[in-house]
Amino acid sequence: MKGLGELERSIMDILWAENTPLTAREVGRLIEDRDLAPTTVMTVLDRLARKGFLNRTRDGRAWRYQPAASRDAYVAELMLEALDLTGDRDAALTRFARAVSGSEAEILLKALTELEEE
Amino acid sequence: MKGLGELERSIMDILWAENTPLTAREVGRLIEDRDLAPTTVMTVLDRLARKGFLNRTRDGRAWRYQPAASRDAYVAELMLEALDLTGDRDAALTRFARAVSGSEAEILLKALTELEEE
DNA sequence: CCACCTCTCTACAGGACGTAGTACTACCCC
DNA sequence: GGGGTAGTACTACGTCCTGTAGAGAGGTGG
Repeated sequence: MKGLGELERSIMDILWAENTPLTAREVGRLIEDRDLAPTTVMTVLDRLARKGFLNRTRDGRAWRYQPAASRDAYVAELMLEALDLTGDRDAALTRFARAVSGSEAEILLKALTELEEE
Repeated sequence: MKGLGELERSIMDILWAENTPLTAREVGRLIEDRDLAPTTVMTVLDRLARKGFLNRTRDGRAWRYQPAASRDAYVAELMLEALDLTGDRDAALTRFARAVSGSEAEILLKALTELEEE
């Protein structure tokens, strides 16, 4: 899957935050801090769509972009991918479990026990 | 932290597999599949050390390289890093918990409950 | 002294990413 | 209907990372 660049991530963040598909112009307006040319935003949106991170649909002449997956799904996938790098998944998972902070450990625990109950 | 390239990862894999520090020459001998120049191996080892993935100590004129952290620690860190990308850690964790397969869920669960008991 | 090992330094090509210009088309307002 | 505007597609360029490796320097063993 591969990670995203910084600008790519900023743009994904914007699209993940909005829950409605945006046009390049709208995205550009939401990135105020950086003074980017409109074409820059379009190029990045295009690349993101090409990489499968975004879906786009026509809206008149413009495209509307929308994340192909939720940010959580993306993050979870990244985590699984990291996990795949190890030869010993169990050891890595154990290590991970020890590394998450207390409150997060509880979240995990809760999700896992709910899983079992189903 | 950032991910590793393919050759970098192969070399880390070799060093993670051995539990003794190796010289560039030794690493080179262990990568048989690719026909790499010795300097290539040295360059990559050097970069890995510079990035903090390897520690090196002198052995006569040669350096001996050894992983700075275990593979599990590396993987766990990558997972935490992925987790940091989200705004909603809980949602991502829940999602992750649901995504791991059954036996792995148990490993996680075990590690987490052991944590609580301590 | 010579061959050789190992090191350090430097280099270069290819790909990803940030950034943007150009050229073309469709549309709206006056 | 003509010009500004918005939007698209295509192309481009610099930079950084990575894979790959050569050149040169300085010991080391025979």
